[in-house]
Amino acid sequence: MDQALNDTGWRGSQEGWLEAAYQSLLESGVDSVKILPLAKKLNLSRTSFYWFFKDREELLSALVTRWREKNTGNIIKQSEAYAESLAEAMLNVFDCWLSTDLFDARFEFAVRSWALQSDELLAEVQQADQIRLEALKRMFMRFGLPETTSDVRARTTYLVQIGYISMQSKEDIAVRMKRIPEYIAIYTGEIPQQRELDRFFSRHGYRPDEGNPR
Amino acid sequence: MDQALNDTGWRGSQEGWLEAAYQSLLESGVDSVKILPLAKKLNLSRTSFYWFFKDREELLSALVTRWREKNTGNIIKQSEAYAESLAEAMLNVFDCWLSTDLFDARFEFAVRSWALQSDELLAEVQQADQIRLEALKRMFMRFGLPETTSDVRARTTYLVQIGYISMQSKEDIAVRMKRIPEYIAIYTGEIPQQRELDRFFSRHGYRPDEGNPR
DNA sequence: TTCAATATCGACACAGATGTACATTTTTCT
DNA sequence: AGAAAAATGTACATCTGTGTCGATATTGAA
Repeated sequence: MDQALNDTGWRGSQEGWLEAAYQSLLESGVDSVKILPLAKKLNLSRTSFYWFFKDREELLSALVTRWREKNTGNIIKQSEAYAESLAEAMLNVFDCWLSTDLFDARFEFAVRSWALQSDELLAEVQQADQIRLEALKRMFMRFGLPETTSDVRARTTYLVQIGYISMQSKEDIAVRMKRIPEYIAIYTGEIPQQRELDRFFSRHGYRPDEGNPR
Repeated sequence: MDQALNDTGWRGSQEGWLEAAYQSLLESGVDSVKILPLAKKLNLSRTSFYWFFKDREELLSALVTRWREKNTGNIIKQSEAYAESLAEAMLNVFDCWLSTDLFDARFEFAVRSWALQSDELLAEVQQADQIRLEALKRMFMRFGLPETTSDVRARTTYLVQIGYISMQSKEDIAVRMKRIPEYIAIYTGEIPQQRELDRFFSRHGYRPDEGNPR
């Protein structure tokens, strides 16, 4: 039986092991990220792993780095994006919750669960939380809300999302989209303009009412 | 060296092993719940575990039962408690978030993390979520809010809390108390009465301004 | 006090995971 | 084609965990 080769001409690679580790982490948590099972999945000998990584620790570190680089940054970017109203600004942040490219929710949850057994990682996660919360708070303040209000609203926005992730629910995009205007109203105290919603829906390929695409 | 004896006159017991398992689950997640380490902690021979439990599986099931019995029920009870206003009703629910007797947040998080590696448990957790969300939704509807609004507000209330748990933050009660009125305002759209807040603070042994007790 | 139920312990067999040493194969470059 | 580099594989030593068996100790009650 032939092996799927990558562009280097070899079967394994640092990226290959890391990707397999990532999949396993998302599906079953850190403790499932073991070299032996990964080797089986990759159809490689267990020990050839050590050509790419010093040991299991190094693989896990690489996973954390991947998480940090992907999920930290986009929330900040979206919270700082141009918007004419607070509601529109909020919709920019919501892009993160609906696009895997901007924010990987399953990865986020797996990392948070992992943090339960590693104080070092817990500290990192908490630092990320703080940075993200501060960015959201600044967004509210930019639109003139007082500090305490901004703080609590930032928390609400962020925590609802973290909570949602933690429910691991697999809802239809349409179901989630229907709730968006209400969420915006609660978080911002403003009713979003129809054109703002339309712009939002359109960038996520969603058309209200119709039988939806993909 | 003598052993701490329980009331049966023996060193070990079903409860003893379960309690140790519970502690370990909370501190480091399911994968830390192993018989050998627990035995060490209890200063007992590993094998005497099997006198109380058939195997590790049975111990884990007992943990799930404990979780189900503790954390499911009180949210419903609090959401149905008597209240003159929606804000007061919300404060009743908030009792859960502040009292370990009503809702064990660390336990909740540990179980949710565990659900990542067990589809069976995931189904249970999701069922619990649904039941809790429905109870909260009924509460909003009791005060006359329309269905969709009630649904989204119930979600906001619940998800913020799940999100908070998931942050594993260890904040001072005083810090959390300061945010309460704002949260109530966001969730309910009503400003809570001072006397409602006072009643709430008092039942949690908190006095605003003063250097606080315990 | 003696007996049975309850609990504890040590020895054994086994499974799965880690990491090292070294031999072997495959690819790439000259 | 030949040599070096890159990747893979086999064998071994070790560690941590599970569960069973049978011997032993402890307790409470007859």
